[in-house]
Amino acid sequence: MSTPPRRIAHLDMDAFYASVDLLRYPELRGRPLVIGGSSAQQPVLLADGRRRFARLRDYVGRGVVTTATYEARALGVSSAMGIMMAARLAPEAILLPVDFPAYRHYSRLFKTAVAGIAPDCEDRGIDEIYLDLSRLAGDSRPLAQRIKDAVRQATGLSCSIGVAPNKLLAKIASDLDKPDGLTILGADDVRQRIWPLPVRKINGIGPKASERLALLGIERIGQLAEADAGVLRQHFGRSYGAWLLAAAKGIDERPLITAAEPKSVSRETTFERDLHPRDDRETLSAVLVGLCCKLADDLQRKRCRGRTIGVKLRFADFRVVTRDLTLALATDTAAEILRASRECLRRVPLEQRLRLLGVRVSALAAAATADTPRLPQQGELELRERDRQR
DNA sequence: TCTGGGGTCCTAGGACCC
DNA sequence: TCTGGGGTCCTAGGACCC
Repeated sequence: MSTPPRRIAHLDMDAFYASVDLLRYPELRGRPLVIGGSSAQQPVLLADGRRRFARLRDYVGRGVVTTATYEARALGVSSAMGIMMAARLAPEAILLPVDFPAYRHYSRLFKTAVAGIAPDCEDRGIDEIYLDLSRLAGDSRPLAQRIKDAVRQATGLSCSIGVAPNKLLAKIASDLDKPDGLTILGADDVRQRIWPLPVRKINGIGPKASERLALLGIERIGQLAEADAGVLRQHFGRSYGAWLLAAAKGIDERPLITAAEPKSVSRETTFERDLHPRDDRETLSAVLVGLCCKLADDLQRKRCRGRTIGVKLRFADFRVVTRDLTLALATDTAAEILRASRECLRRVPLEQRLRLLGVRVSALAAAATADTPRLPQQGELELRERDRQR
């Protein structure tokens, strides 16, 4: 008996944060709307019952655009863009601050609705999932439509779905017809539908890799698929070079990861103005304590502890430095995280002004088992045994 | 265009072990 | 005195993703 061909769906909520906010403020529908900015203003309720919203042009600060509605995107605004920059493109656009509790609520709603139809699910963050439809009955299109309908029913929100033989193609497919899209892609469609796209559309090719590919004259996925394996290996290393070629050909055997434990927890903050390591020492110290307390809270809530504590600094010129320290025993207390963080900071030469400070805890283990010091690994033991016998 | 915050994975060198 | 061949852990940095 042969295994049936894989049928993987990628579901992506359309302009998720902005769409959730539009449920609460329907009067903003159809207008350019941007979500983001930590110091963005909440809407003000006026005496006549209407609301006054902040405009992009009034924003001052270091925030970036988290989500923009399609109306705002039409004006050139895109996510990760500085809000000050976005304000130049769309000064009259409405600006709302992020509201994570609301997004998490709608995230749970849509994921629960989808699980009722397709339970094999890989979580890819707050607004994205992969689904394995291989073992479900019915053709892909009506099945995907049922999932879209269920999401809308549960949340009032639209999503885009791509169905393909693997995760890589499903991800590209879900983006082909956004918003409210439904795209079915077979292996035969790669040449026609995928190859004309820019390499950047491949999940895993970012700004750096696409820039270096462009230097080799490779801008489209089709060009990458026909590139010389040796040349790619030479420029990108053995592993990434081989992966680039396979990805361009639409080859991807990765399974869905349906259960995963967190590997690290972190907290970081960008200051409203750059801080001087000595002149602003007290402010910095207070920020560090605050980050460690939040981190300890996060760990305790997740019921886990970590052995490796690290700090992250971003200087005024955007240079990033990290230092970390591994403890003998895992911890979840603010005092120990703080002590280790301070030790890490002592190893950083502090000459420039600081833009960001962060603290991370990794090498996590469930709190129940975290008391046990690290034991030699399987391979290590076998190796020692073998050596003793020699 | 003065560029957030939360993550994952990969690479690479040195220490250390057998 | 010089010769090895793994293996893991730790640390630092970087690319990428949502």
